Amino acid sequence: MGRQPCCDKLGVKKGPWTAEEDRKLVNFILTHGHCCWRAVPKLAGLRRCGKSCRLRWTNYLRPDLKRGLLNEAEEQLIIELHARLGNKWSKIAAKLPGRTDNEIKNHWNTHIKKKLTKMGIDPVTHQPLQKPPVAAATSQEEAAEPSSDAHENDHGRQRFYSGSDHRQQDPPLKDPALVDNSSIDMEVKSSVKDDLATNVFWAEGFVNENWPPWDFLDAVEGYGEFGVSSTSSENSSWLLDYQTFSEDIGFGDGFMNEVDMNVKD
DNA sequence: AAGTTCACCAACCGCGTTTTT
DNA sequence: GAAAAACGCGGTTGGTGAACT
Repeated sequence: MGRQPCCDKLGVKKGPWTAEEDRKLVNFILTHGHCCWRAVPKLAGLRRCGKSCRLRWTNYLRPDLKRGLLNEAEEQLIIELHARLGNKWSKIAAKLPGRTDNEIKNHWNTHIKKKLTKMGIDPVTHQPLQKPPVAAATSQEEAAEPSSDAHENDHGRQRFYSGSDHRQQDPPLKDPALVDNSSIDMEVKSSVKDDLATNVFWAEGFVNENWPPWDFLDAVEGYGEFGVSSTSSENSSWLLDYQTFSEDIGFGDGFMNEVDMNVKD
């Protein structure tokens, strides 16, 4: 005998999530955690399959998510990691606190790919693009070698690749999954720092005796290093997002006032 | 102003892996 | 150990708003 089915396919809702569904899912997970996703929709009173709930939570409702556009440092890190890991979006996302694999994948496909192509870099191989007509006549071995023309693009490349080509020239990494972030991380972390206030939002605004249901602060690697951000308007821009968000999912004004107090303190 | 195309992103689908019975 | 379902990941699609003609 195998497992029980996670949900009967009949009567399972699809398509965009409503604010009411979001509220139910958030309330349920805040109270109970997600022991197993198959049970979540039933217990939360949702007509969704567990898979859909998991996706909605991880990609949109999770408390440690950053919201808003990826900044330049994050973009650069994604490019570096993609050069090493390929389309391993979940592994790349693991190196970018608060970002989801889906978000990174979307950003890659809609922005970074084009950017690299425009710069004459193949977004798949991270090598300079070949010149089609003349280069096509050359052998594959030659094509694999960067041409002198291609090197003309290197000044642009170096901006993204820190001056070396990890795929072709560098010795294999000790552990590809454990990219040394020491240099690039500092910049990313500084940008992430302000968004850590979102954690405070959850940890202090949402917290109750059942929260956190799992040790999510530990799960968000390195977040504990940072304090609450300052009170500058720039740094509190996240608050506006969350204000809208909290209204969308029906948490109301009082809740956000409390968060605001926590940030200002 | 209306129609069309483009860009973005949330959500779905399918498949390989892991877990449970 | 085998079978079956859950889980997690990566690819793809479809809806929506913006930009363009």
